[in-house]
Amino acid sequence: MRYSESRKLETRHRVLKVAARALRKEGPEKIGVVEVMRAAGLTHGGFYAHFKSKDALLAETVDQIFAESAERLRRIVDGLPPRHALATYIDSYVSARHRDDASGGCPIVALSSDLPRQSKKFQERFNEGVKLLIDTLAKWIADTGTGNSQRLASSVLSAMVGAVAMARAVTDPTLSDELLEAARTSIKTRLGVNDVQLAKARA
Amino acid sequence: MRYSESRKLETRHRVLKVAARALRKEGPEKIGVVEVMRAAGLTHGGFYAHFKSKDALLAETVDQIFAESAERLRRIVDGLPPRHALATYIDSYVSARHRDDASGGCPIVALSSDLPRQSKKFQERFNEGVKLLIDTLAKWIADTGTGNSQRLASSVLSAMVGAVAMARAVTDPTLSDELLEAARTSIKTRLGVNDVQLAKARA
DNA sequence: TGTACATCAGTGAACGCGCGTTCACTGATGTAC
DNA sequence: TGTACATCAGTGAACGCGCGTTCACTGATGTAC
Repeated sequence: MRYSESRKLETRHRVLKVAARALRKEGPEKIGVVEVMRAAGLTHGGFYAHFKSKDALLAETVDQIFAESAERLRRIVDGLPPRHALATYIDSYVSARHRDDASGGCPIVALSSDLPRQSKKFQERFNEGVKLLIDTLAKWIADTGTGNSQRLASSVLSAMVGAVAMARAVTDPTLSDELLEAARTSIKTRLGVNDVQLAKARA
Repeated sequence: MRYSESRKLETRHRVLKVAARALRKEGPEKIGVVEVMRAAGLTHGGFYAHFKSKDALLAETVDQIFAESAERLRRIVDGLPPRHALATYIDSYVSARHRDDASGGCPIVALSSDLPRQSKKFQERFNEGVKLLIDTLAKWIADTGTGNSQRLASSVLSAMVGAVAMARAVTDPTLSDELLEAARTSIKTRLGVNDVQLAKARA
């Protein structure tokens, strides 16, 4: 059954969107071609009309995830001045909601442990995504007038990543909440945005 | 071939030590029974004389890793006063050496992404290990006279974990070093131990 | 406008490999006498 | 002290399942005339 021109691209995009969630939820080893294709409403045989291999899919999925994350970030802070943007982003990142939504969350938290074991392509695209995110944060930080914004952005982001990663890893709910709360406060204090009146998150 | 009484325990311990490295290096999905047994100088069939299943091995390996880490921590800071202990631990943790030695490093960094997908036993033991580590840090912090040491310990540890995790995940070496350096400085500053004259790490 | 043919996204059975697990067997050591 | 027997850690072949990949086939749509 041959379909219209654009249909192949739509299908491909649908597969990538499904894969983006599955990759964060199940990790690069457990995510399966059969399962992803079924979730996209197809059978597994057709997979190879779109991707050279599972590894190729994974590498492209990394781009997809970072693109989705960047888009979400844009939506959340849209129109806010730098200090509000920072505070809002930190609050939405270091949150119980983010902790509980791995499949829709930040790829750095979901995939960092797996990275050293992935293909070069996968790692490179991941690296690009991370750099872009750091740059975005650094720009906001620079706009608030704090010195050495790149360094600050790096260490702030890594603290955010660590907090959500640990909050997910720990089974004790009290400890998990405490981890988030402590990290959120300390990061915002460090950036001098702990006093910012929050705009409602628009995620 | 039946061997002496203690030999079984020795073998079991050898397997656990091998598994402890392999688990951190390869992750819970890629680590293999055949490979671990071979590295311990045995054939795979004998595995089930020691462990009920691969999952059972993984759960016990978590304990093994946290025990090794705790032992190493003790060795590193042995005899140092609290502020020196803190500074030394942070320096050895948030370091290029730790980043480059996943198989001998902190299990939180190596395994956090995989945790939500592991067995209950695995998660519980992991949780215990994390708690113990936070308590140790909290004790040192309390001894330096800083308030709310539990909270501070949580957020400091999560920042350390995030820094090493990201430094490992990123392919760009400059960015990786920068991440470590920025995190290390900021964490030590926050704890007021950035000025501490370092004892030589004895790891 | 209508007809014949070509294309190729998608189907579903089958293949092959890796890996966790099982099992019959071995033989060194411990125990009973 | 010496002999016969029992034990069971460890061996290695085999099994079975899941999963990535292949492949012959289908049939809706695009193109040529």
